[in-house]
Amino acid sequence: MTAEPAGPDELDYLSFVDYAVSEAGARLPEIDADALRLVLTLHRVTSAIVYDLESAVHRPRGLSWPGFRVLFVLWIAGPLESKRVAELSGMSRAAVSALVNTLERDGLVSRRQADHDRRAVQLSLTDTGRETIVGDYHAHNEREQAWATTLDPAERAQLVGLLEKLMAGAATAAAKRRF
Amino acid sequence: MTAEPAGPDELDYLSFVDYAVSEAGARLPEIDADALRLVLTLHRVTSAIVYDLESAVHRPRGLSWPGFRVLFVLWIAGPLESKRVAELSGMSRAAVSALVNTLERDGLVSRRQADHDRRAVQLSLTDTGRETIVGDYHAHNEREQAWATTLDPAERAQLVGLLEKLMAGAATAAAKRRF
DNA sequence: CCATAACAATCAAACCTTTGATTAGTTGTG
DNA sequence: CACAACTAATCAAAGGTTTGATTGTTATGG
Repeated sequence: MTAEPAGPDELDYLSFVDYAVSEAGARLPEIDADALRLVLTLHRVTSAIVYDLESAVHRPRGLSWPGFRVLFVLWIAGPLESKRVAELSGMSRAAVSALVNTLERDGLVSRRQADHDRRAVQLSLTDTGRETIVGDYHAHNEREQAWATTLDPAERAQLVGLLEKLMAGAATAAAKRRF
Repeated sequence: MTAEPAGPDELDYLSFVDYAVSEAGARLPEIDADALRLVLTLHRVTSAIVYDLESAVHRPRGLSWPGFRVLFVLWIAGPLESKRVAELSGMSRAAVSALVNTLERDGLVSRRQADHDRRAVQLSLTDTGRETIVGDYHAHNEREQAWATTLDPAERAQLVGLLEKLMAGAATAAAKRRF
């Protein structure tokens, strides 16, 4: 009464994947249903984790998810040109520029002209920015642990390995990448 | 000369993960570096795939990634109340409402009042919407295949299994979820 | 040495997202 | 039956994203 192939009325966010794979496969037999399942599952798991982290950790502390990513990159690889922040965080240069307006207004990041190239802008964390990202990242990591402990260490390593392989394949293939 | 632990100047989107894990682990020994690596890798791989699909497949055909997701849900589980679309696509009801303004303007989706509840709105694909999503999904799936073929069938199954386990753990744990 | 191409950042317009009100309709209970 | 509690959708304000144009600076080849 519950393990039946659910009809469209009993679906939820989780079971939608199975339903979509069987429906799409039945309607378009030429597609690769395994690839559909892989990408759909990957997207849903990642979205759930990001939603959890953003709403439970970052928003309550006054940061957006993109804001967190920029502060994290600056904290790890610190002071950097705007262009490098875009590369390392996976955002466009325009998005970094717009986002830094907010972070600068909030006193977390400062801009200054680079010495060697007057076109470039050097971004640094302010003292407040550094305190913010350290505290924020502690809370972030606790939540990451909560997610990660669902898997035992061997499974975690396996998952990371498979994801890295997937990513490496993309570099080889002609995937459209920002960098 | 290349496999050295890269300094901040030689980093790129891919190698940033290793650098971040070692830097964060060194600065904050109390954190769980494995969990950091897992979430960071998962997010970067997924973002790369979504960016590829959106920019190579959907935008050129006039759809945004969120627009694609809504059309896909309606195509698979078709006509649905707005609330159900939000649940199945993982968006907020407000986001669906705003997005459907665009999709309706473009003639892909139609709204009508539900019979059984005058508050509810029933969403359906128009004929154009159905043609659009079928053609679009064919192109989408070809790209999905290109990504998926990096892994052999056993690896793909393993990856999906690990992701499902991760997701199931979240339902159990107190992860903050939309649904 | 100077014109042209390349490049860094920002701007602009259009779109999507979030949270928190608001509006309208439904349901349950005394 | 009336009223309170709840629910569906939309609105509003603030923020973030994209692509493509613009502005200013640097590099290059004739």
